[in-house]
Amino acid sequence: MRKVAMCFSLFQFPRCRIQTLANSWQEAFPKLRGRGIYTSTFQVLGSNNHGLEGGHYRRSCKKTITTKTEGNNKSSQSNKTSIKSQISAKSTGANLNIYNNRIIEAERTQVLDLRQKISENKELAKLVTFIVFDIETTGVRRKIDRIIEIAFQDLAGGRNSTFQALVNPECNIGNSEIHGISTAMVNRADVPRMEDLIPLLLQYIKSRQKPDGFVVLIAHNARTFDVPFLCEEFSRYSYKIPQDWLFLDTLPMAREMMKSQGLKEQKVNLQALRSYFEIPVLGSAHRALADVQTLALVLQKMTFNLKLPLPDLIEKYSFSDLDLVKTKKERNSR
DNA sequence: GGCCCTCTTTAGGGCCTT
Repeated sequence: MRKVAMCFSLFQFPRCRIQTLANSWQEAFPKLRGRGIYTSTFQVLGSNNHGLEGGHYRRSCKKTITTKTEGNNKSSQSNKTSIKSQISAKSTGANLNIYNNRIIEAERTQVLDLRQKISENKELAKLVTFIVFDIETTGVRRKIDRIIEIAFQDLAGGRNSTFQALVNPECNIGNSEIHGISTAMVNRADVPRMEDLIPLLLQYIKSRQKPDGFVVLIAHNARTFDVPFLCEEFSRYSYKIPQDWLFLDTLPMAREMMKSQGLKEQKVNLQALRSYFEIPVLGSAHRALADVQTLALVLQKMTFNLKLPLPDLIEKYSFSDLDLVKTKKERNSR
């Protein structure tokens, strides 16, 4: 019997739903079932009310130039409907671009509104789920290289607050010396591919989310590495980053903290920060879950040093995937 | 690749992620 090289766990759900989710997972991934991947140590401790809905997030822009609104934001939906009505059915390539740009702008405005609302109403920060994450990859070129390991940790803690999985990149790994993950470890039928994993990842994050709340995903160098990599993988398999996700980069936080303490020359990579805060080594460096656990502790120290309450943290350092798109466009137009 | 800093902005080097 093959074992899935993945640990996926959810919590806070009645045991009666356990079997339901396990069954749904098997139904959702017939390819995996055919390859014997769903069996054995795959650990599902519960479910929630959302079910396995990876397909719910699939973006169909390529075929229908429409996007799906997440949650119950009626204003965003009406914005898009309004925009849609302005576009002729005889759309040319040019106005298709205009349409897509307007969709992106409408979604981006919604994200800005979200951050502004939190800034104005500090109580909304209570609805945030903070999740630290990290990826290991076959290299640093997001268009070419692939994710081979991913880990998440909900900072609220509690039972089963982590998600960790190896990913089958379906290619050879040339940088095993960095993270210790070899081709033989992941390039095998019983390790899920990113395409298989995204629905589980979405389900895990949804399970940690508060009702009507949103998520802030935190990583070190998130803006230029982890988030673009994640977005690239989502896009590769026609998935959309949910609109109730924000991202937070701890790298500029670390630079600002060091600067404020007169240590401008101090290195701010994760291992240097671990040493600076005298955090003990947690597992193997450059393995996703170990780095996540380290960053969680570093973040705690940094927010204390910077005297940053959560709403200010979000307002100052968070961004959305759409911000990255706009930044790139602005840069290209210069 | 993007951000930050400086010997700067008409640029270049170093850092950060794997």
